[in-house]
Amino acid sequence: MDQPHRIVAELIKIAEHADAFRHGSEDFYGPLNLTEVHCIHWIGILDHANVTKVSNEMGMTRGAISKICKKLLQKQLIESYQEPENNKNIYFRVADGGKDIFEAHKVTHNQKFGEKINIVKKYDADEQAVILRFLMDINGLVESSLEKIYATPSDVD
Amino acid sequence: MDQPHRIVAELIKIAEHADAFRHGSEDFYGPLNLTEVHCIHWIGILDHANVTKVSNEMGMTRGAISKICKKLLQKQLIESYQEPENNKNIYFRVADGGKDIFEAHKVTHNQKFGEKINIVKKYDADEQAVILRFLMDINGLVESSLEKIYATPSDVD
DNA sequence: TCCTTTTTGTTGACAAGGAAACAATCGTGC
DNA sequence: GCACGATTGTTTCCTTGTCAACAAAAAGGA
Repeated sequence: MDQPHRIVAELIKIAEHADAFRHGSEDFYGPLNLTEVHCIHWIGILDHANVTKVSNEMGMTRGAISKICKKLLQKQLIESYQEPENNKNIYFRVADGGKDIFEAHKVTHNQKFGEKINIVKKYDADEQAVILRFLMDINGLVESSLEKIYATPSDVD
Repeated sequence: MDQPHRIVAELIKIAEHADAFRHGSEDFYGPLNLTEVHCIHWIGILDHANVTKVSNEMGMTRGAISKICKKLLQKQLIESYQEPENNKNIYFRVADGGKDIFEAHKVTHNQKFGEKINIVKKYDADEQAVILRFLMDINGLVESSLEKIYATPSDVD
């Protein structure tokens, strides 16, 4: 296998293990799964987090997030509140019972992020420039694929 | 955002769109979804394909593949056969009704693969070497995460 | 041979998440 | 003010896939 093929093979390998790459072995919080932990994460990060905002951040439907938040509310890991000027929107914040999870997740998340940064820093500036250019090229390809998926039939030739 | 952070951001972006990266906008075969098409793919590729082999290739459980093959059999896109010396194992091959799908998928798959190779070939040998080394570093990190996941006792309740 | 362990494929119960329909509320235009 | 489209959150139905239990056959081992 020549170098270009090996590179593509490595890329495919990363994509195959995308979940592991994004989240590593982070997160074993007893009965909570990864999605629920990330939901807590975004509720803790966002100002005035609501179902719609969290669903956008997590790339999931409002229906899915609504169900998850319902569970987290029942477990008292988050709590909801409203503002007097708006009687429709429902906001969430991390409740006392969920603070430990939020903090623990933040620690492991930052640690995982640091590991990735450390790998990158082993390369000098010129090498990093090559890597960055390459990754942007690859993402360009991915984005053009996404456009095709979301394009209306009339746009496709 | 400095260069290392931009690189990690691009990597995360690839991981977020891992499905699009792996399969692009390939595959709109009417009532068949991507998984079913890939199942046909592997049944066509593998010699004496059976539920176990296909499940290994696709990283899914035997139960899932068994159900998919059941559907594909009903639609007469694949057909099953056995060998006289073994009365337990059930093998599959692509049936006439599935040959078009298999071939069409092969074409788009090869095209997608070619696009990736072409991106890589825009870089000279030295640059490719840097890229390959970097990707292998990243995959090393991913693999160590996987080991941790599978080494963790899941006796949490 | 006979008995045990492994492998293979199937099934049912279950959970996660999407799609779409829905009600309630908001906000803008008039 | 009022009407109407847009947003928001929820729920129901459906699909997908995992897990665990299972039966049948195979593969070894004494």
